[in-house]
Amino acid sequence: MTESIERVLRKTPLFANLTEAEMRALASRVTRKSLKQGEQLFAEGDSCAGLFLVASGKIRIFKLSASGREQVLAIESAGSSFAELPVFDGGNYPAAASAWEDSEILFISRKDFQNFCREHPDVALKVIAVVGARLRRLVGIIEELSFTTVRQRLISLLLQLAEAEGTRTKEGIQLELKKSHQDFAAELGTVRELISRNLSRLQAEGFLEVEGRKLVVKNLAGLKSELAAAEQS
Amino acid sequence: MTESIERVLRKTPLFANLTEAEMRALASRVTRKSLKQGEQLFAEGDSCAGLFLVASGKIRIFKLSASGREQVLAIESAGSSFAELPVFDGGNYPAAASAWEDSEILFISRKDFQNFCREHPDVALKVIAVVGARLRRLVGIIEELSFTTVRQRLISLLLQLAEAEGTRTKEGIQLELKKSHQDFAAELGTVRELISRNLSRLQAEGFLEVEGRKLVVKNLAGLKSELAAAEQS
DNA sequence: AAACCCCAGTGACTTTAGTCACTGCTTCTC
DNA sequence: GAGAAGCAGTGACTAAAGTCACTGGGGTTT
Repeated sequence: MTESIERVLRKTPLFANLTEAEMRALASRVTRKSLKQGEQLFAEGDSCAGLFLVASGKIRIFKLSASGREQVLAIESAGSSFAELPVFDGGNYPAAASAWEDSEILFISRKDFQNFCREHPDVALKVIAVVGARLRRLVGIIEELSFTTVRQRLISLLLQLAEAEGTRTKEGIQLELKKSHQDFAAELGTVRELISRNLSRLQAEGFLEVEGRKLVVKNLAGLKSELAAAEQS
Repeated sequence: MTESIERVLRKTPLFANLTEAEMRALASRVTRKSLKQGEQLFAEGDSCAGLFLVASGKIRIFKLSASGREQVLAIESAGSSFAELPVFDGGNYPAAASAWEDSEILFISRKDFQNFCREHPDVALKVIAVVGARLRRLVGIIEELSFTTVRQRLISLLLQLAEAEGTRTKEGIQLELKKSHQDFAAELGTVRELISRNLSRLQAEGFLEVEGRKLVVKNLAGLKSELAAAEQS
């Protein structure tokens, strides 16, 4: 059990290069927790208890609007940490977190983590790197929300998925949507219906073949050039 | 001259509590630069030369779209630092920076700043705090872009301005817009025309009195309740 | 099998955002 | 003082986003 915790720590950039002894010391302070898909870990505004690491599965960080709409800020998978920030600045969580898949996570209390940082100043530099990456991603989201349409965002999400988990067949790149339209909408900052309609439209235009959650990208190059064309206008 | 540099350093959270000697050492490594309003400091994608501090004036950090639209990410004023991140992670600037007003800035090269951090580990903690605050602001921008309308964002900008620099008269809170509609549009992530129209509409609805760049908020409570009402829907 | 829930699709519509083109007002410059 | 440049206002329009209401298909539950 403890060995497995150490393996997770080693996969996590924040703690990747600690000595065996340090690792063991840290591992003894870590709590383990499992989450079922959809289960909420904390809500926006909750006061910060500590730092989380993802051992397996995926955790979704998101904002919830008063009217019930969601905007995903990040999806952290195994080896990622999250909620580093409130640990340092003492503020509340700026967004909510819930399990995107069944997940296992590790928890380090604020106090323990702060003490650890004090003894290991180079961890602070790692935190900066991690937070920096996060910041760049947020800037990317802002750019997308401000400059692009839902259609473009959907296309670029599909391209990502095709890249990451598509299987090449003779009809095109096949992939399975593992989530509901609702979930994709939250990722792109829009509503269910627009996902549905835009998928239909992309199919009508011959870029895709959609059947339920199975999806075949028939014209990858075409989709890419749709994005490129949009940049001009 | 050098004394003035030290005064700026002391106003900057990153370096606020250094000793006299440390301050002098750092000051000797700092370069000073003036910018006229509108002058560009660096562009998105430029490779990162170092860290900047604002001595006076205001610096605008923004994204530029392919079609020429701008989205402001932050406006940093005296005492703020910016571009800390690329200094650490070695990446390029994720956004562009230009002077929002005539400004004086200080510059510390990447190398000097890194060395300085190595000698003063507590500065790294300060960096985390500063970056954390920035991250929270970005999350706020995402929230606004994703959940609110231009009208709401404009109202909330006006309320901020009224709070910060409005003068109370018997007709309402008077304030002067120091920037063009274009500039406000960039702050809210929209276009010139929508600023113009929304201001007209707010005037027609009796919330404001607009005359050129002079503006009187006649119904502050009304504006506030417009925002609150929007949260419901 | 009936009742229920969740998800997807869609027609019809409203609202918001954005575009284009033009006017007119200042202010600056030569 | 004639032009040029920048800013603001607006009409007319298109397009994108979002809302509402309803249908129907699987599942699961009891």
